[in-house]
Amino acid sequence: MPKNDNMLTILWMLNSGEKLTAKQISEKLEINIRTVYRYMDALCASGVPIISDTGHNGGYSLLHNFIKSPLLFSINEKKTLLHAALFAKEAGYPLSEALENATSKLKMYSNQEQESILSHHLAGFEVINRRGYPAVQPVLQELEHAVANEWSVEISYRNSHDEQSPNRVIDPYGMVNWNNKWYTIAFCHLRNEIRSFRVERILNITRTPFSFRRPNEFSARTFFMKNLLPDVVDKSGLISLIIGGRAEALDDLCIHWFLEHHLQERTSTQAIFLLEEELLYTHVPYIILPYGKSIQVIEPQNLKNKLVEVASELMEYYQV
Amino acid sequence: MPKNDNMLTILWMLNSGEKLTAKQISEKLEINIRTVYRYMDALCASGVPIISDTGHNGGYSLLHNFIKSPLLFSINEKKTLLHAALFAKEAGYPLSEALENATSKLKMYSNQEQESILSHHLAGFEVINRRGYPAVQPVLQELEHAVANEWSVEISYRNSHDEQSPNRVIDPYGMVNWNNKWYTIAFCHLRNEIRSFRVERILNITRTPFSFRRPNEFSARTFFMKNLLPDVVDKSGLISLIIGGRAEALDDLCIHWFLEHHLQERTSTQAIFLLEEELLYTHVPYIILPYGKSIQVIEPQNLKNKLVEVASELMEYYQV
DNA sequence: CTTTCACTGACAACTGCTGTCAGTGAAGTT
DNA sequence: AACTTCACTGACAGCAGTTGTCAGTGAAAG
Repeated sequence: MPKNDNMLTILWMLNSGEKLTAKQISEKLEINIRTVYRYMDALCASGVPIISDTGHNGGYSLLHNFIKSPLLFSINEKKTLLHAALFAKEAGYPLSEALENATSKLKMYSNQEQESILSHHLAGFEVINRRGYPAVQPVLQELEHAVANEWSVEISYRNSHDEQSPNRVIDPYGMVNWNNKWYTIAFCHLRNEIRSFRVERILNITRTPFSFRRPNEFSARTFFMKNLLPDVVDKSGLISLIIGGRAEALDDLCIHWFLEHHLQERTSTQAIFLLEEELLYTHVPYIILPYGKSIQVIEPQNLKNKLVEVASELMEYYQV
Repeated sequence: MPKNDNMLTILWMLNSGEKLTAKQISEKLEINIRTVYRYMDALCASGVPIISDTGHNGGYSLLHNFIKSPLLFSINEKKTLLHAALFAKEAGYPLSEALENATSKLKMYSNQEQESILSHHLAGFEVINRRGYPAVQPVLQELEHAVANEWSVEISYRNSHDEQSPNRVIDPYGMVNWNNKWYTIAFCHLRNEIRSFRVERILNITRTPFSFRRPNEFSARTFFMKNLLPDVVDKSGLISLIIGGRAEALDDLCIHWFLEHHLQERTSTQAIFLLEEELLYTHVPYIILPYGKSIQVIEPQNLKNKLVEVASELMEYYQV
């Protein structure tokens, strides 16, 4: 295999610390200069940190650190990386194959003693989560590609009212895993604005030949959180919501995805939230209902009235 | 280059010290056995000390294992590891410091181009989760240590009824992150059985000088899931629960942590679950209530009656 | 503005890899 | 002694991946 031999030779040549031009390498190995470029590409792709400089006195060299000391992880660092991989896997991370490769390399790269310690440490650590429907995996993969390479894609999307709107072209600026659900934040060419899309509702996704530029300052996280919890302009209109009840139920309430962001104070017997009036009377009743009698609303009275109203409506609804 | 990859894989497989026959290798790598022989030839030719034994119990093995070669990750593998780290971080992973070290090393060993590609790819990827109270971090860290090194610990635990039971010594067999909440599965010396403990309720944890041996066959995952969803012995007593309504609401229902495990069938307009009678009338009403009128119970009638009952109770509860 | 260098894409020629088949020999088992 | 298991070899057709060639872009330095 002349190819592998030559690539190794190049590595050794560079490892001496010398700076070499492609032409020099091609002459030394008696191969075409084009082939040198190809080898360099291949080496970079497998993770060798090769530095290339153009122009006068240019050429190839190896990252200084790399020559001095190869990448070494302590057993603890390995463990954390492997633990982290478990989280990703359980969240339905789409690039599971590459991740699998990486983790198996990590596991291999230890002697037997370390290996047994590692596997022992890993045995006691579990992440359990809904992995998501396997059906979304291909969509997620395609999306990840599109986000990473800034390709526009065409999707057909089922919106929240079950209507299947016409196909649209979107520029996926980012993908977000929130609360174990996948979203993409994208500029929608149909509506001409940035929107967030639930990946499970993307029925179809196809790459387009167009590409886009994500604005530099754009942050998917910020956009998503703004979208989820719009900025409150008028702070004076906020209403205190005071809940009492069993510590267990209160704890749970305080980590509710919506309420947690409005938590003001938590005492041993009460949880106090600060909310806008509208949200308080539309969303909150439905958050509180499932806790039944394990919690009580202490304030405001209006919410209690609303709860009575909601409960009686539901009673009627199911009485038919 | 599948060839190189496969040859490397063979090396790593043998490096573990195992003896493997050509057939086993060929099946694992999904290549022809002839090709395995060819690879072996090539490896021997490049100086790898491979021992081959013919006849019964024959196969290949390595003379002295532990092959040194620098750990190299392709840019994709790096990306997935860094993505995975985000998941762990957002889940409130306790060993965040070691993880941080590992990821910064990963980022370090790249040239500028790789680095910019990496950071660009990472910019579009976000995981957003409740990170958990910072207060549990020290407990989690201590627990992780104890699990990994098999140390018994003494904890004070607030159980679900707000009573603070006496301190107890537990042998933490494992830790589990389920639905973004941390648990430990441990042998409890107070109750003399394996139990699961919610980490947020551990008020105090101190190492003891005792150590334990985790049973080899123990799996925290299995125990936890059995605990969460006990085996149904009598399959005949199961009742069909049929829910109709908006696709959006149904989707959500089908990924509910409890109901998802009982999903039988999902059509475009209905979701059908199969449940034990007791659970159906105790838990399910509280799961269904918050969905309000976006879903309807189609079957069984008894559940509707129960819903009416629950709703009217709640109405009364809040009327005072 | 020129030189030097890295880098890309397309394409035809070609090299070397793969699977298949058929067969040999050594080590152990029955 | 017959049989099984396993490593190993040679030949060959088909095919995948590699190479050299050519033509051209872009960045850095003098």
